[in-house]
Amino acid sequence: MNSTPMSAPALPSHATPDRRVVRTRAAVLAAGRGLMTERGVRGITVEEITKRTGIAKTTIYRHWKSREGLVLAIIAEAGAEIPAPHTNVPLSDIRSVLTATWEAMVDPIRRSAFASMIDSTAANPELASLHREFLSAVGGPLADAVARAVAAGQARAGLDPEIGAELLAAPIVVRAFIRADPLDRRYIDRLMDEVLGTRPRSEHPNSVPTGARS
Amino acid sequence: MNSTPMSAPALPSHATPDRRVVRTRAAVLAAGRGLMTERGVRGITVEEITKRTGIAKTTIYRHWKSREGLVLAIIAEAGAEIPAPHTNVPLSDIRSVLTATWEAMVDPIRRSAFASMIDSTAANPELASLHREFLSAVGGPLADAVARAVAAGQARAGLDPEIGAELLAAPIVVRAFIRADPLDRRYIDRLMDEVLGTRPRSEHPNSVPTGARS
DNA sequence: TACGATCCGCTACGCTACGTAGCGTAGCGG
DNA sequence: CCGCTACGCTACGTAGCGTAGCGGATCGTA
Repeated sequence: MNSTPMSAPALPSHATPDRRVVRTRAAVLAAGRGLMTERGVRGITVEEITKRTGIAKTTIYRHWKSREGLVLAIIAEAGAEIPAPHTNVPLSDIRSVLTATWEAMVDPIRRSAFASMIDSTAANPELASLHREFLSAVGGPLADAVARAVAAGQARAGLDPEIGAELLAAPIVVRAFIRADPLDRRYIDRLMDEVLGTRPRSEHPNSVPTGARS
Repeated sequence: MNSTPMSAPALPSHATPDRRVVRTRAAVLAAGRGLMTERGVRGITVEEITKRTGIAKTTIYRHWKSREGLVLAIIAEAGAEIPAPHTNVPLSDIRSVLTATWEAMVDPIRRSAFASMIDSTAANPELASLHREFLSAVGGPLADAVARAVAAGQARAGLDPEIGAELLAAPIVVRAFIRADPLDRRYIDRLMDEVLGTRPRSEHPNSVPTGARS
């Protein structure tokens, strides 16, 4: 419940934060982010970070008690950077979130980052909260856009935004992240039609869009 | 296109396989499987396998050109062991596949194995075929059960088995694998009702079950 | 400005694990 | 029985994690 112990321990919460601490952490995280985009998650190395920042390895271990904690912090920070589109056209907001999600999941680097995040939470339940934060950073804007679509009458009334977001995200996550299928915009459109009820197809109330319908 | 080069190279396909080769590979894979269930994927170590089997490290590297290839082979083999229930009650077959999937995804060891498999295919597209095989080993029986349900009139007519399987699996994968939610049997039931049309809810044609419906 | 607390850099380790080279031997199939 | 192949062994080289201990630098504050 208190601040995530593995990724950012021990700031004496009452006092003014020491400048050196903030500087060091920022530098390490920045270098880590760079390494991640350059070489992927497995390229994030404590020793490489010391080379780039000039910050001693021992100092890094004074801030994160393991490499894994550091990596998680870097990923979480990157996840917080996800854009939350908010135009006055909710449907296109939804579409862009879904598209961005697909693209992220197919991109080897972010794909790998997400996979190792899941892996970390498997072995280390302590990190579950960080994981949840990351997920809601993505799911939140989507649910929000769904809510706006409902309010604007562009989705069927009575649709719970959370559920709608889950229904939209799940098939896409499976296709993009699990199966590594290439981006299929038509699939996204059909999925939106189906879940949001934009085009209610009375013939097949529960029918489901495919990328390649025969 | 030829046999997966990273995991099992160079069997001269025409000749009779050398007994020594079969024996060695089987022993290594068996030890690897044991290590995986005992210590998880990251516990699979070439050196530990040599200790357990007496097979030299160099020999192992003659069969798999990297640790990653070996790990993938072990995981793929484990995935092929998934049971495909086939009773005369298709709906309960479906339910047991979905339940088993959820349980597998929540179990730290298999969860981690699956995550690292996805991670491997991110960096190494060469392994995509192995990955696909693994997925169809799970998705196949599910689609089969859906098809039998349709044929038996226990699911709405016209439902494409492949699509039905995807619709059933996706939300469960998201809840179990991505979000690490604990097993929720009621959610599975409601999802089945919804997708298979067991209880067609005319009021909300596209409505979706929740674990916690208010 | 002075001072105590804290943070930081440095050197030097130990440890695990991957992956390779080279050589001699044992077991295989024909 | 013979040639070929697989195997075991020793010995390396490399990378990367994580720790110990010390002295110096820097911060916030009196």
